[in-house]
Amino acid sequence: MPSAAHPVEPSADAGAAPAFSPLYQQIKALLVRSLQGSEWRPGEAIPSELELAARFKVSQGTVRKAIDELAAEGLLVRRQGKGTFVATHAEQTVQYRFLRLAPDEGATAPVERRVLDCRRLRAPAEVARALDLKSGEAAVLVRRLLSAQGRPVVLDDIWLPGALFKGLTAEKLSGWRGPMYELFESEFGVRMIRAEEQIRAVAADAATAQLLAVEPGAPLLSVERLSRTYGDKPVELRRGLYHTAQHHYRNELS
Amino acid sequence: MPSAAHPVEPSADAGAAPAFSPLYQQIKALLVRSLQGSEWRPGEAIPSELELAARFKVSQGTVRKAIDELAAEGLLVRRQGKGTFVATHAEQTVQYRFLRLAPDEGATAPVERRVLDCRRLRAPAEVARALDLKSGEAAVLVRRLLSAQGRPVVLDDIWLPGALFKGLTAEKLSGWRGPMYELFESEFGVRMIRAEEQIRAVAADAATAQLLAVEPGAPLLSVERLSRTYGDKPVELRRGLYHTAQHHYRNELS
DNA sequence: ACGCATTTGTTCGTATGTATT
DNA sequence: TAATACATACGAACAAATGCG
Repeated sequence: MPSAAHPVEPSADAGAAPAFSPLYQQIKALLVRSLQGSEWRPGEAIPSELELAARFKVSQGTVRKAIDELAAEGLLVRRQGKGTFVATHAEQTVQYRFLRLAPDEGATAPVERRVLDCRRLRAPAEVARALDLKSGEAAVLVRRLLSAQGRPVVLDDIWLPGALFKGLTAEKLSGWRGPMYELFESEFGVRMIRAEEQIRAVAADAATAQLLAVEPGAPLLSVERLSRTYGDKPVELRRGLYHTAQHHYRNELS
Repeated sequence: MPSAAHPVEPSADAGAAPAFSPLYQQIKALLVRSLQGSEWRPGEAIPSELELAARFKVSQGTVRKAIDELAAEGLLVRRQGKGTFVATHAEQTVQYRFLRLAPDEGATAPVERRVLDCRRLRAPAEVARALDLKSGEAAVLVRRLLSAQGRPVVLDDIWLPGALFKGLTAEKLSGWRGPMYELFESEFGVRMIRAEEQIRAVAADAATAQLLAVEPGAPLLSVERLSRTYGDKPVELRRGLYHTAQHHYRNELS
């Protein structure tokens, strides 16, 4: 068995990865493919390392390294003794994976959600550009309000590609218990795996002020999020306005 | 050679790690110790994997895993063919490791810095609490202004433990080219390795407004940072006020 | 300009430990 | 208790990048 450390020949199962990348990177790309193609769904276990090693004809260690990176990127979750699972926005234990807002004091109380609006319309230019839509293509706009202890804290405007979210209605959103991204996973097969945020301080306009129960002109945190799914494809543009009197956005640097 | 996977006996070089942790975790703790004790300084190379393996009497792979984690945490930097180096706030090439502010358009132009104040005084209660100081202990307060394209953007109030920063003066700060954290490393042996930030939107008070050249009451981003060194010891409390009209705070979620 | 030694990076194989069911 | 799956640890070999003579 001499050809251990050579790149695999682009023969049978040639993947999307450039042929001259390390084996484990190629395996990683193949795994992402299977995730993308819903071979394994969020929350499910993927095959064991040994099974995958057999399937791809590589050693367990190589599969391990591929999985290690996917786990580090948050696509997979390892659980000793149980298996390796596809990451999901469900459970995710403590809280919403992407929500970085925390109360200044006390534990993160559960938030109440109210859907203010949910409509289909043509994507404005800026939204179309961000979501890689053709100009004039359909988009869904969701507007919602998050409250903690009865006080409004977050006003979200959420833009989604219309083609991916056929049948998304205010009723469906309101009826859903649990994170919205969980609904997107289970109902529309869209999985948010990564996002970039741009944060600014802005002054509340009159309409916003009323919704968030603050004075017009009050400082608000503006959080613009572009969420991506597999292959870095953008699938959500979100603009949140956070009232940060009793809450803050937390971040860790390293 | 039967005793491969057993925890090392707490004999010769017993470390800080609990005796029942994986070998590579123990090695990791020993490496952190050496970093903490300045056996290797920022920017320097640590011994090669084989040397370390010999020193600790473990396999290269075990050292590798320890180094892998330290690299993932940002304490070390690996460079193929050259060695593994102690992370530093110097070079760090592109930009300041911890500064997340980016211009809305264009590349990150270099910022001009102006030190407004640098004085020693007793730490206020809140600062003392955050920095683990006894109440009334000495602290250094630095106030500075960052500008981009001639326009002020960031006003920083920086609190440091007086005991660690003896001899820090406005002159020393002003004379320094390069990141402030680089000065802290080289001059005071204090290395910031991790930080937590709490972000809010606030209204500019009169004094701040003048310094940042905005209207009083204008919305500003308030960024409170607690920086830590080895062993999670807090060594800096910083409060920055960012003018986010032409800039934003960027963040990545995953 | 070439080649060699060094150092990290990749890959395999094997055995054993530990958590879960 | 046994089987399964991930976690740890060892050893060995070759690849790729770097720096030096």
